[in-house]
Amino acid sequence: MANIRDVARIAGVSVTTVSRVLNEHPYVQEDKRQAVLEAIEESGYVKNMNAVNLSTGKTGMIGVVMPFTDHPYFAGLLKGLAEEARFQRKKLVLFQTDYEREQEIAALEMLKHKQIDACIFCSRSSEWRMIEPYQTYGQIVMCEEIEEEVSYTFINQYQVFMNALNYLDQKGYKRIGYCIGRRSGTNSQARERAYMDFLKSKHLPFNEEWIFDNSYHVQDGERVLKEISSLVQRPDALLVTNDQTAAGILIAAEKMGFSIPEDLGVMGFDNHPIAEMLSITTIALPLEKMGRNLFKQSLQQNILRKEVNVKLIERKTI
Amino acid sequence: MANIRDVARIAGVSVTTVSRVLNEHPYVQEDKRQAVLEAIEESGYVKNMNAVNLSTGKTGMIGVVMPFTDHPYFAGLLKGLAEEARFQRKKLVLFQTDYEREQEIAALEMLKHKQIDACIFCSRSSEWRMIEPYQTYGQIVMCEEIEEEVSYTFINQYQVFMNALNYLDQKGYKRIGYCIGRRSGTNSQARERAYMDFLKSKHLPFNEEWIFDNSYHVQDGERVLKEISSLVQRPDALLVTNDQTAAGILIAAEKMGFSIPEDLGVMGFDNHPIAEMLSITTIALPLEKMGRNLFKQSLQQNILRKEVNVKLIERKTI
DNA sequence: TTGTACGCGTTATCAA
DNA sequence: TTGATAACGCGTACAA
Repeated sequence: MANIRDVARIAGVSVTTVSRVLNEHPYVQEDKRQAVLEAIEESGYVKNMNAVNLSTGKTGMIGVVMPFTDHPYFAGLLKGLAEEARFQRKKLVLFQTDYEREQEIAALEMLKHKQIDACIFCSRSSEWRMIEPYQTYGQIVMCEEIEEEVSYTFINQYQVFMNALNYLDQKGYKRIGYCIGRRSGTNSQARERAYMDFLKSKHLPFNEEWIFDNSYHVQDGERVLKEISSLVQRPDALLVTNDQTAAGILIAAEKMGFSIPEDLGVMGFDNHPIAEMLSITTIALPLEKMGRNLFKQSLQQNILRKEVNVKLIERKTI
Repeated sequence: MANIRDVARIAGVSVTTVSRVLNEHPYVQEDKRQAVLEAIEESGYVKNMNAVNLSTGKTGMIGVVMPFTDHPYFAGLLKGLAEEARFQRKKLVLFQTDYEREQEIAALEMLKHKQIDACIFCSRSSEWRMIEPYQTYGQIVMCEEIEEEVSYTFINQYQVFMNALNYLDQKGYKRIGYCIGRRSGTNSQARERAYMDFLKSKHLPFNEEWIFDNSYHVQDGERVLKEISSLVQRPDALLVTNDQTAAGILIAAEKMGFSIPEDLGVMGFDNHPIAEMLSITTIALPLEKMGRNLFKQSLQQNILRKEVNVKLIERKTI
């Protein structure tokens, strides 16, 4: 397979000149340029990007870490990330981790080994102290509000959750619970703090049975509603941190004879199309915009923080 | 940043010996081995994979091309692909194409430039003649039955569709239509052929209005049902090539006062959890298994073809 | 405007 | 069992 030297020989010029033509640098005479182009054609020359990467110390690839891709929240982020990557002529290396630390570290190791130029964490299991040492190898970007020297794009989960709780309170709900993906994680904990503070401010009792974790998909909504129906003391409203689960609750409610919002108020998150179909009151998150911003941050040298805003969309489940 | 030569110098051995230790090759005395390990520790040496890639001509990264990831069909494939990639200690580079040829070519160009070792097409817009020339640069694997010299994993779409049509016929449906993602594409065309052949064998008329393309998501189901309700001559059953759209049809039917299966029989595809929740009769596709197999094929030198089987799951929408 | 020569960091070959 | 050295292929000072 022909390399740059072969091309240079055929064209009767130096490798520098070939390199100049290849990279559209100035200072190449038109006739030589043509000769190089012909030599490339003739030899079937193909650039070996590994050599370029070795020489330049960069690969043009950005790592993206997320637990799943088959969930609207992450799919939305990914869409924005992919759009911006394309715009910037960069490539994405996807690390679908299922929240396994080992996989997250694998991404960071690729950063260390110069296989990716930067790494974007859309969510994580690893503690920050595991991630932090890798910052010397390249830009690391987070999708959460975190008190560390790192770039991130975030939603003020505490405030959003608090606002949502107050909205439910204002609508007259007295026994509010919530569904969440996992209890751990910065975002989840901010929500839990908001929930606790809300309860305290309203002098309401905390009821562990009204928190439903592992809620990601439609089928989880069914599970949640079954659990609720078996409760002596039931919540009268639920903050559901994704529309899929909210939709599942509505579908299950139909089957189980619950009426929404009379028996149970439901507020979703994401504003996924299914929320519109089922008229679910929800909080719209600008996921694609976040994805694009995360990507931009991964290309910046300096540390930047960006908050994005959400929007309450009132429909019929509250 | 320390390189292999620095390590060699510190340890007082040659680079070859360091390389041996690094790659766990035999023929290294334990004391030298220890010296190397210490030198690595001391110098903070990190392997530069770009140099390895240049030297070996491989990167251990496999490209995956798919139009979207936020669709259960592709998410299912991706899950299997990611599992096997992990098992084989390879990395996935994701190309989310939105069915744009330009993006598909970008993946192939990375193959050409040795940035990925192989490329897996889960679906495509590009014609085969655009893809074929890239086979010289690495293994290309398709997820469709195609009459070319290439490895693929496939579902016999013609047969599956035909069986489904006959099942509907046997259940007494007389005016069968179908929903599909796009009309083009090998898989879609095989289905269309089956549909045409079925109509012919039953001496049924073809009705263009009973084919609904652009059906991917729940909201498409609502659109389809609205279109149907505006039809003078309505289908009495629909083969819906993904459960999302089927679910959308059911949800819309509820709102619009259609009764399923009485007014409209619905058969989904995929056996996604939502199909179980809504009791949708569907055809289960072994997506993860397909994904794993696609990945395995991408690592094989020789051309292999693998058919996978589907399973009809009878529930309540037929 | 062009060319020489070296650096990038590793693996592989072959002789010792 | 070890080491010297040649690839691998490109970018780029620096010299001309």
